[in-house]
Amino acid sequence: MGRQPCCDKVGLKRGPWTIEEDHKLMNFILNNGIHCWRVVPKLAGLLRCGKSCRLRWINYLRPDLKRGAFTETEEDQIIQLHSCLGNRWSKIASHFPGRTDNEIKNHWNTRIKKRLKLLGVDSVSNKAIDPKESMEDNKEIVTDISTELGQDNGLEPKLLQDDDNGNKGFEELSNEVELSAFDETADVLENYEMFCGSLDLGTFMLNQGVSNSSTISSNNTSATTTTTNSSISVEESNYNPSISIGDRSLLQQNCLQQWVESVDSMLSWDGFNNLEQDLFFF
DNA sequence: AAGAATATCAACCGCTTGTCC
DNA sequence: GGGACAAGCGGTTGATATTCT
Repeated sequence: MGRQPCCDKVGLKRGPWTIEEDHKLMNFILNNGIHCWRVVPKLAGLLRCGKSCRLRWINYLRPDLKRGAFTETEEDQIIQLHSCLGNRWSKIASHFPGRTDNEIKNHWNTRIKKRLKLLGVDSVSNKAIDPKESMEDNKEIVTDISTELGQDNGLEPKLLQDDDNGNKGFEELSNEVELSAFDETADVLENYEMFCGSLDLGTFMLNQGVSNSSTISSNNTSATTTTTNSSISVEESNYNPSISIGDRSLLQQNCLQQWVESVDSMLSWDGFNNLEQDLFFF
């Protein structure tokens, strides 16, 4: 006898979540917490599998989610972390409170990969792409950029090679690249160099933690709500590493409550009631 | 204006890991 | 130790939005 599927898929709904489903899941979790995802949909009255509910909560409904575009700093941090951790998105995401692994993974695959390719760095191996091949691929892009900037500085990508210690580092090409015109590019290269070369990982991780906590603690009381498409989120989280687990839990509960109240005040839940009535009517 | 191509991202799938008995 | 199960994770898909021709 094989392992039972995580859920009985017969009669279960799939695809995009409706606002009504979101509301049901939110209400259930806020009232009951999460003990076992398998029973959540049943108890919440949802025709979804537990896995789907979990994903929806983690990636979309969680009150501490930070929405919006990634900043350049965040992107650079992702690149640095990826060069060290590889595709361990959840580990990477743990350095960005309010960001989900899915979000970071998507951002990596859609934006950062291209950015690295432009720099002549293979996003899989973190090594330099064959310069010829790379230049072939990027010729047009680079030409475009040069044209845009009104200069032709013979841009060539720096190479990334392993050093004697097995660390990855950049090897400068004989033609030193003038990157000053490409501030963003230069930043990334610098970060890569620092991270792949002689970086003390322990210190780096520590710094990440410190910078994260200092950034976030300043937003502890934030109850700002934003809406993007059908999403509703509270900007920044209550996460602060210096707070004890018990206190944090209390804070989270308070935040959650504030969030629900603010969401309730922003959205007309009567709309859902009407929706339910309409559905019942049909 | 319309269709094609491309980009984005939510959601799913299947495998791995951790925990309990 | 090992089987069963839930949760977590990363790769992939597909629907939708946006841009290009």
